[in-house]
Amino acid sequence: MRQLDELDEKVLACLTRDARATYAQVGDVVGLSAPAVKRRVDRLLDDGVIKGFTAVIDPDAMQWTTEAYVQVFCRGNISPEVLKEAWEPIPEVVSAATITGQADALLRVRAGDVRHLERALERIRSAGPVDHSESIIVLSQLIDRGHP
Amino acid sequence: MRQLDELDEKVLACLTRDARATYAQVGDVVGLSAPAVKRRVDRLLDDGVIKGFTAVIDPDAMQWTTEAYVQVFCRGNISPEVLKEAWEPIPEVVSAATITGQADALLRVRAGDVRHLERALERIRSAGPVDHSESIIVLSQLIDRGHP
DNA sequence: TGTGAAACTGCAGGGGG
DNA sequence: CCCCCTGCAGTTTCACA
Repeated sequence: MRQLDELDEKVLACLTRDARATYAQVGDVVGLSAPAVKRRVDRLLDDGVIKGFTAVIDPDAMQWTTEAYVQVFCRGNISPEVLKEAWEPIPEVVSAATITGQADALLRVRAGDVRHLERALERIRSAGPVDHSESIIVLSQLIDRGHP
Repeated sequence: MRQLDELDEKVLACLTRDARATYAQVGDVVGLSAPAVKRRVDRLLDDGVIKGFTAVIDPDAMQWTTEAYVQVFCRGNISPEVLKEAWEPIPEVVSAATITGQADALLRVRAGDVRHLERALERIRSAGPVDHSESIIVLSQLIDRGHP
């Protein structure tokens, strides 16, 4: 993987702050011309440094107000790839990671209500070799940054 | 807060998938003209449904490869606002939420290495009325969506 | 729908390996 | 000596009233 220079960092900072900024605006900040910025962005995209651009949605507006962290305990030794394949198609799964400790994985799940959450949990359990799971309901979301 | 119709949902889905899509591209998918899409996006922006647009960066490229979930146990009864104020200034804190269960809050922390993580944990503990904390290290990040 | 501005491609110049 | 990166001008497309 290529190493990022200082200009790349600045470009990333600009696009993280506003992904819909024009190349000219970015170039104005970092001190480059618009085509030069586009070249770098394209290269960052090709190299996979930038995985994409997305809109930050207010969860309350989507009325996906019920959120939970789910500790998953699996049967046997499972590869991370299998779990990723199993849970990737489930839209309620916001994030998933294998972890240290007693549980095998920790999932963050967002749903419309408790009933919706229950159905999502059922899908999560049936999608992979899950033994059992423990859910922790989120009371209030304090901080939620994309990737600072 | 206004209720979103089906077209709004589609527009949000498009922009979530690619925040740099042109209005014409979005309109092509949802079956609207470009100006119509712009009007909806502007309204969604004004209503706070869309909080902004951001680039999704590969964490490995940023070399923030060490990640942990931290359960925080506090002294006494603490308001969510106090915790938010305490941890908001710490850049290593990606997300924070108050939760059900024995712990009071669950934080997601990203750092450059274990030493960096240790310093971040020290900041987290000293920033608020924290009794003690339990860290769960992430082995591999499987899924990480912004807000689907 | 029209005007202005933005994005995208080819070409020439310059600095570093 | 070669290659990569930058800046400039062409056309085409898009944004905004």
